[in-house]
Amino acid sequence: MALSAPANMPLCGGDQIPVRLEKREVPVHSPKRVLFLDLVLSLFRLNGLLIAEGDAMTKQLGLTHARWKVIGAIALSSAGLTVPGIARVLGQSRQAVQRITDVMVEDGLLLYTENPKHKRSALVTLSEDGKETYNMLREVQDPWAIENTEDIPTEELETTLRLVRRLIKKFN
Amino acid sequence: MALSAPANMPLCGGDQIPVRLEKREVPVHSPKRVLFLDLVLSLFRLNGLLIAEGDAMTKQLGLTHARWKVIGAIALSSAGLTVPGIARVLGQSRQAVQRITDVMVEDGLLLYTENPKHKRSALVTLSEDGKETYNMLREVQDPWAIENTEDIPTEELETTLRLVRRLIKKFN
DNA sequence: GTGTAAATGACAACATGCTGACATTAATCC
DNA sequence: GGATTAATGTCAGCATGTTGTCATTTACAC
Repeated sequence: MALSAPANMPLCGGDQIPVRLEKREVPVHSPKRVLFLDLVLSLFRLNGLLIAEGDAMTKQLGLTHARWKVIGAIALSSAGLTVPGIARVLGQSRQAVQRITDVMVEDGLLLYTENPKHKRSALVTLSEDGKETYNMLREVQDPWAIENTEDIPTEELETTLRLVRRLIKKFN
Repeated sequence: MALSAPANMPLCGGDQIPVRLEKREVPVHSPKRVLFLDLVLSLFRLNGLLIAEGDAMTKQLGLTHARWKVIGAIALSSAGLTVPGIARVLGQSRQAVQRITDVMVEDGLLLYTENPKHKRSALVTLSEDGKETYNMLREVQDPWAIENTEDIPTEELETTLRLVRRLIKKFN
């Protein structure tokens, strides 16, 4: 992706002249509306950066973000997932997930296993290769997660996760 | 997108049988690493839901998420943006933004205006049509932002925004 | 100034994601 | 049980996004 912007820069490009359709010095103490829209824009940006991080991290494993997202969703699920279930967890269309999982089954990373609760909709599980890949994924992902949170208080992470889930519930 | 999952469901599909590669009852009080990975997965999901929200909201305006993101980034910038600048704000590649802005200039929503600071890299600005579109966008976006934050304390929004920006800075 | 590195525009190839449509299966209501 | 509604698999068309590459311009170190 190759990004290199000043980081807390939701409102300026850093190298341009004023246009100013709206005044917005936002750091703190701005109305909730502005705060929220800023948050949304920042979330878009963080989303892109997280995908870039993951891709860089998993390049050596031959994974792409579409793939490690699926593997991660399956591995973190405690109950087994169908294709539409993965799509719901990832906030994507079931068709997009179906295409990825089809290829990953062909590649031997995933298996479609019988679903006792649904004749047509198979459970998507990790094959032996898939589990091995997941373990290698963990080997890079865990240190990354630890490293990037060591200076962040647990309470802030919890507050953020709670808010994010609250928003997810709203938009579901 | 058509999503309808139980909302705080990072770990189960809701309609499957156990697979359990890893135990993870997460609601609170889990190690930071797990908390963080949960947050990342939730952010992916929220990202998808926010895009779906925006698309539904702007359908009548003939906008797509690629377009309202660009319009939003330009409108919220206080200093004017170049194509690579928009890409940095949105966490995308400059090529993807270039393609969208080229089409939007053709469609009369944007203008490339001379950049005194850079001979080749034009500033992207809203045309009259673009400003009108942005105003219509605001008319649906503002009530949406207000409505979705009325039950959320400002402090939580600020904490979350601060954390998100902190992560952006890390991954930049 | 000069040379080197970085940023930018342009193009191509490819991966990913969405919507719409249709048929089939599952769930629900009566 | 039967009918209706919802969920799922499948396919097609299209929009979006990424990487790679190359030429040009800008920025920077010396």
